[in-house]
Amino acid sequence: MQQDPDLIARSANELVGDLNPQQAEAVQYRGPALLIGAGAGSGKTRVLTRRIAYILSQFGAWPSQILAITFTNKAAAEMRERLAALIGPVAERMWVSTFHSACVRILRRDGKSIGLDPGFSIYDTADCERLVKLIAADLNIDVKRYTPRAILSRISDYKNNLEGWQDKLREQAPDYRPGQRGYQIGNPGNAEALYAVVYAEYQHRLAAANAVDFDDLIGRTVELLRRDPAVADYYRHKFRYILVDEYQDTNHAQYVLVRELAGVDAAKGAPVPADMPYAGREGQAWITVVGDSDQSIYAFRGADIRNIQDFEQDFPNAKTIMLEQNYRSTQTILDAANAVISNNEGRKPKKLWTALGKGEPIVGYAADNAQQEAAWIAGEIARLHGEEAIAYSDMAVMYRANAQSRSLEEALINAGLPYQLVGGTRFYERREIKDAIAYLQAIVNPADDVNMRRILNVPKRGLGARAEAIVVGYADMNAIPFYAAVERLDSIEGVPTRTANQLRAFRDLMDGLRKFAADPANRPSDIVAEVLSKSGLLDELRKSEDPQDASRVENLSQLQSVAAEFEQNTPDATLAGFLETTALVADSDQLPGEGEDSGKVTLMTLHTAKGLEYPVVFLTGMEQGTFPHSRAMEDASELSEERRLAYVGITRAKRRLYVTRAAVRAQWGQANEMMPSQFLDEIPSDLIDWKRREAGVERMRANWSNGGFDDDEFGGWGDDDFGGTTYGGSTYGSSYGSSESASGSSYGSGTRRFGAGAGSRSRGGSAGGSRSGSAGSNGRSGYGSRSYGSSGSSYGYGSGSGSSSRSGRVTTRRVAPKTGGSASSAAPGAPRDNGLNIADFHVGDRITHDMYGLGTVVDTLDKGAKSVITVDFGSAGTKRLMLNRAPIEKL
DNA sequence: ATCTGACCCCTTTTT
DNA sequence: GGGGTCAGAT
Repeated sequence: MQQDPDLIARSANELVGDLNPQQAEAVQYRGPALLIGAGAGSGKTRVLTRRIAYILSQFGAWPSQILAITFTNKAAAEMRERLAALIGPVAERMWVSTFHSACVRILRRDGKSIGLDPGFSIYDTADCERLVKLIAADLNIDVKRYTPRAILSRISDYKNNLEGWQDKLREQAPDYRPGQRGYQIGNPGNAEALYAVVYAEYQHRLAAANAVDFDDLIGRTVELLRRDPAVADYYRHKFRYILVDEYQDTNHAQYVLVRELAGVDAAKGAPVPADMPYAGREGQAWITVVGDSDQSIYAFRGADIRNIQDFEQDFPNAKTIMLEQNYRSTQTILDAANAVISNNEGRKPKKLWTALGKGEPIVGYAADNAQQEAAWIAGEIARLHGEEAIAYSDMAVMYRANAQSRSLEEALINAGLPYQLVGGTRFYERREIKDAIAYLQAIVNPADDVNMRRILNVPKRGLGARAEAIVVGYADMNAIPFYAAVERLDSIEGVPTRTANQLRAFRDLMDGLRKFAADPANRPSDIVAEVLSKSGLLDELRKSEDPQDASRVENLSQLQSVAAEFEQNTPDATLAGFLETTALVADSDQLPGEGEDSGKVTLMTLHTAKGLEYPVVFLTGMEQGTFPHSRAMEDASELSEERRLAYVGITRAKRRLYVTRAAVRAQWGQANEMMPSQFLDEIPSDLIDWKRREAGVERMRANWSNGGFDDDEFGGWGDDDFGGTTYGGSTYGSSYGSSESASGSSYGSGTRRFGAGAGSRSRGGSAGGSRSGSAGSNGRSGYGSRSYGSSGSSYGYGSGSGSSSRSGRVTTRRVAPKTGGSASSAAPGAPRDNGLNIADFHVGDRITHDMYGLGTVVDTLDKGAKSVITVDFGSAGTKRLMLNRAPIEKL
């Protein structure tokens, strides 16, 4: 075995000596197909990097023979880093990248044989939507009935399943010729035919623009490998070891891509013996896939969980090794995760375990509304930081949907806590950035009609719809790209002089920019600067009076910095290369890498959180309809995916897990009453320490019977203002559907059970002292959110009792149908006046404050509505608070 | 051609 | 709360 000077050879013992037996076996396994079933926190990245090092040092493979696929650029960068540390600079010569960047690399090099020029554009979702809109307009499609999004999602499905447009067209609309002009499909009853036609036309125009979309990156690479045997041979000989991370999230096209690259089917006639010591130079490449079917959360994007489930049938002589020891979390957290995921049907049973010990209980909190939930979390973060010296960067707040981040952000800002938000509207999706990128794209690829037409009148230069239509007409007639028509504008008939002048100016602008970009002395950041100034983009924003435009100017200057940074890190940096990095960024790529401390609390969606870990994790919005998301609650398989998402969330936590919910959440203007998430119910109740079990609304409601709950916890609610009649009975009872709720013990008892439908197992209650058995069989109907405004489903409050309780802390009332716009302020959102009475407070009383936590009253000052109390919060200091405004509760 | 205001629908999750 | 679209005014 010849030794590579860049390779730090590692002995077998160095690579596996400190691993557990399963990990060691996975690192050393010799065979054509290996599936590593890696539970959350089981050290899979470690195993993967060690295995690569092992293949190099012990199998004698060359670095160039290795292809390692990860899901995000960040994961790839991290793996490269770890490999460099382990085996030296040789790591730089391996392909460690995402599916998408690997495919870009292949297509740039070899795409010619399927008609792709190396300078092709990569369209993001917004570009694709533009293209579909253009097509819909030309074909006279009603975009209300067939939204571009829906059409694109269908096209994406086709592509993920490798169904070509040719086949679709043949089946559904055989008379359509892509590119033909004047075809009016209108709005046929046959949606399939419409999809087929748009799909074909979409592909036709992508090809004409020398562009691909995200799905094409995979699909067209498969096409290339299948159509060009020389190219296929090249890569099959090149890559002898292929490793795929997050295999449970691969879609069919990616699955086929792996098979094609590995030459699994090409090698069929001559099966590889199972006992070969290494892959050798011919035949099937050796495949290692790593994944966890319980963490498959991308089915909505085409991921097919069967890829991992059927691995053993799909690949000859496949071997499976399971990693079940968790090195990340406490046993309490794992017990919760195991309990939740065990409600999914048809999964291979698997139990994570840890040697780390039981740890702290999970902390639960039920807030009245989203603002209060956020404020409580902010307070808890401040407390953990102050009292327990936990770094902000060790804490993360997670939620189901990006829209939930707003109230959390506001609370953190109010509390003066540093945070970073990951995801949401991405930098590269901002309008001004998209505009600038569109210029760059149009410079690199003048055939790119979508981007060229986008910038035609940005900034405004008097070239509106009319001018565009004239050029498009000429381009269509001559079957040339849009910009080619602009270049020939002198031969276009009937162009008004004014328009002609403007078009000429645009052409001169673009020609000038292209010349500038073509000069090798000008680097990407120079080109960005030139585009920003010459195009007038910057000037327009600078002149604007819209305050938002100031930050847009900032963003543009940041784009230039990004380009400069790219040059620093990339030898031979080209503009096309820069555009590629901007096209393929993921949300998680913004996160600081290992060992970097941002010093900030991290906010992100559960999807973005996959693969990450934090000592402290807050899972927020644990409500039916929020999480699981309302759109996913009816369908069993979608609900399973939500549950896997919950599993992912829980297992992100290393030491402490918080689960919080809001009893009322406003979603697009409407205040909705939210039931607790069924996933909360699936966590064994003795694992959760509820700091506040019921929201105010719920206490009031439960209070009518006052049976079985602890007066200390719900102090102040004992006197029964409401009588039993208002809240009793039918609507409430039917939603919880149990005879127990009539007896009053269910709601107040330590364990609450909402019915014993398929997924929800019944456990004996213990925390509250009273037993709650199976609560009947109303199945899922009891779950879900309830809109105040909607008739029929609201709770049985009489209009008279809709005012407030004596203390007035929570005002639950019907919200009038949205009229004057003040509906949401009338909703039980954070009230300005909390209605607390100074007479109820005395020196020595214990209270809690949403931000500062527990405190003792040290002084009271009666000034009527402006009463002030002074509270000692211990480590958080002594504060003077406006009694009726402060977010406090008397204990 | 462009600006304004009144609607409309809507929102999972993302490489 | 928000952005995108459309009609009507300038």
